[in-house]
Parts: sequence; C-alpha cells; structure tokens
Amino acid sequence: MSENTNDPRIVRTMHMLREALLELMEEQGFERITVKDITSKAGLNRGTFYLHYADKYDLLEKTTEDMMQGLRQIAQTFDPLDLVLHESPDTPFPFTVRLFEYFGKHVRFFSVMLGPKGDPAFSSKFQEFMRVHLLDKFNEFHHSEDHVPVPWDYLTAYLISAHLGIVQYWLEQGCKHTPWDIALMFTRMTQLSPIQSAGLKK
Amino acid sequence: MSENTNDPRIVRTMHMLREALLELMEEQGFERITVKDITSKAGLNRGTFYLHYADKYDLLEKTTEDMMQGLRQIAQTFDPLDLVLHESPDTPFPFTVRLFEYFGKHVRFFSVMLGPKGDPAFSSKFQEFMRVHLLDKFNEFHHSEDHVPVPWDYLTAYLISAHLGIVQYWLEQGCKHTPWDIALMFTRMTQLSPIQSAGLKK
DNA sequence: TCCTCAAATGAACTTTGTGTTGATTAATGA
DNA sequence: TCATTAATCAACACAAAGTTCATTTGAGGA
Repeated sequence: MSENTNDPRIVRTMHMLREALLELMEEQGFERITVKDITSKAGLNRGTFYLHYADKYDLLEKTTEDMMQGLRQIAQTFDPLDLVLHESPDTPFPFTVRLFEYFGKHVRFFSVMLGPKGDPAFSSKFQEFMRVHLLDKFNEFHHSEDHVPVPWDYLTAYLISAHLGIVQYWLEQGCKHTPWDIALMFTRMTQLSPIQSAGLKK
Repeated sequence: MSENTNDPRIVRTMHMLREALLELMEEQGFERITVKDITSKAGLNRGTFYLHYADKYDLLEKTTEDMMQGLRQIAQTFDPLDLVLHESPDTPFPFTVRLFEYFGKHVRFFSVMLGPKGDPAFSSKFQEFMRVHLLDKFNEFHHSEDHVPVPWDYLTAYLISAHLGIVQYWLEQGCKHTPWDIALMFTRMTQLSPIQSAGLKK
C-alpha cells in the first residue's frame, strides 16, 4: 500500500480504480463486485490493486472520504444567520442549491450509496454530517427547552431523515428537477406543516 | 431445503440460525458474514445450514419476510378515516401506538436491520410498506393537484423518510420513550410545521 | 541521454469460503 | 419399538482472495 501520491503513475492508477468501482457499483451494486472485476474494468493487473488498497472495502472507504471532504467544503459556506434572515417562500436557500449541485455532479456515487443497494453506514455518515454542520449550528439560536411540542433531538432526527429522503427520492427519479427546484421545496416544507404542504389547509 | 415446520428439530435449528444471523449482523454487518460464521455461532454443522436455506441471502430474506408479515397484519387495522377524524393534539393516533409496540417486541431485528450495519434494501421495503399501506390510502382524500406548495410525491418521500428517521432514532436510543409518547410526537409533527414543532413560532 | 528507483505486470501459490455429496449418527413420533 | 428424517462428518470441486517474486516499464534526476 503506497503512500507517495506524487508519482503520476500512482495517481493515475488510483483514479482508474476508483472510476472502475463507481461504474461497477452502478451496474451491480457494491457487494457483487470482486477485485478482479475492478481491475479488469480498469485495465490493470489484479496484483496492482493490492499495492494501493487492502481490499474493496478499503477502496470504498477512501472514495467515500473524498466525497465527504467535498461536502465539508460546501458546509463551510453555510451560515445559520442567512437561514434565519431568509423569508421569501418563492426563492430557495442558496446553500441548499449548492449542495444539490454537488450531488448532481457525483450522481453515480450518491445514487448508489444512498440507494437500496448502498451502504447504510454511509447514510449514517451523511446524517451525522447534516446534524453537525447544519442543525447544531441552527440550534444555537434557541435555548427554550421547556414545554416545546416536540423534543429537539426528535425533531432533529425527523428533519434530517426527511431531508435525506428527498435527496434519495430526487436521485432515484434520475434528478429530473433542478437543484433550484428541490431547494425551493425544502424551503417551503420547513416553513409549512405537512398538511399545509399538501395544500389541504390555509 | 425442508418445508415441514412441524418437527421440533427443524424449528429449533432455523430459530438458532436466525438468531445467530442477527447477532453477527450487529457485530460486523451482513456482507462480511460467512455461512461458517453463522453455523459456528449457532453451534451447528455447516452442512445443516444448506438443508434449510440456499445461502445467507435466502436466510436474510426469509427472516425479513416474517417481520413484514407481522407489519401487514397491523396495517389491516388502519383506516384513514380515523386519522382524518382524529383532532386531539394530546392523544396519539392509536394505530401508530400499535406499530411501535410491534417494533418494541422485535427490537433486536429492527434495530439491527434499520441501523448503520443493516440492510438498506430493508429500509426501502419498509418505506414501500408505509407508502402503500398508509400514505396511498390517505391520498385518496385529496385530488387537488394544482398549485400545491409541494408536489405530492415529494411530500410523500419527505414524510415517509421522516417517520422512518424517528423509528431509527427511537431504536438507537434504546426505546427510552413509550410507544404512546412517540406516537404523540408523530401526531404533533404532522399537525405543525418544523418551526412550530421546535417551539419557535406561535 | 543514460541511469536508477519504484511502479506495474504476470504467473504461481496458499488460503478461505462456497455449495454438494454420501455415509453415519441421533432424535422424533407413530 | 421401529421407521423416518434431521443433523453430523468428511471429502470434494470450484471461485475468489490475498501473497510472493522475478521481470518489464516508465518517471525523474544527474
């Protein structure tokens, strides 16, 4: 397992392995894939795989970490103050648009990993990401713990999972709506009750 | 692969295999498990496994199907009219209580399968269950497709995933709240917007 | 340009898990 | 008690994992 990422041969090889993994995941899901599949799709020797990764799980982990790194960079541009100040019901929150653009850019990865053939540990990781980078920051604004209709931690679980559900559904549907459209739905669902969102009330 | 479930030896063996599967999934997730792992944890011969199941996927499927059968039975007691007529914000919807009692009765299974080491295909199955048995029935009551704030299918995805999230969080926390308490939260979150649920408005 | 070092290759090898088979032992229930 | 059949045990062929090492290839420095 090499560490030196300067050698262009190494960079090239690792990139080819990751690309092959993504293509195969799209075709058959992660578990059916063998190391032989990956290397032959990448046009490399099977032995070469083991020079860089311990096994296919290791390769998946490293690939995942790259994607999470991208998400963290986007998260840095998030300011809860913007969300509080954002009132318009017809324009989406810009940060959300940016997130969906990123998902769209890496559809193959996210639609497999968050889909029924994916890795539930990745969904957990993604939920943890939303909790830490989005909701916990927002939580700083309210400290009234008494007599709320629903405890904060349950509301958090509800919202995080709901939003993940939208992401999954959007990917599942082949990203038919634009990031802007989806982001607008988010904005509205946060402002309205489910019953209102359905157009059944007020 | 035997069919006769009368022989106590068969019942006992199949039960031991299923229990072993759940324990191992909890420890290392489904994919890393081998048939040898399962049988040695169950204290059985490896050959015995193949007398009852084709492979580990078959075992998982059969186990899952049993649980889904239980859910379907509960779903038969659901009438969307009850939900429409239910107005009280301080008593939960009885059907929801029944569901959570069932989860509590089979904590081992549900907390493993819906957790980070579980099977994302099961989550999908469970979501499909909620869509068919709960939301589609409810959908019959409104046919106003025009100018709703959020399209029905996205709202459905949002709600189903949100509710799944609550179930997961409840299991993860070791079922600290009673089924009654959780059901009440559901009732409130459906009636209020997320902002209201947090106690930030009105 | 040539030379050196490390990456990639190819082939052989061991190990591990799968799924099957057939003979043997042990439990069930009539 | 006895026939039936589940469970065990050992052996098998097979596929993929992971290792090893000699050889070839290519990148970068002198």
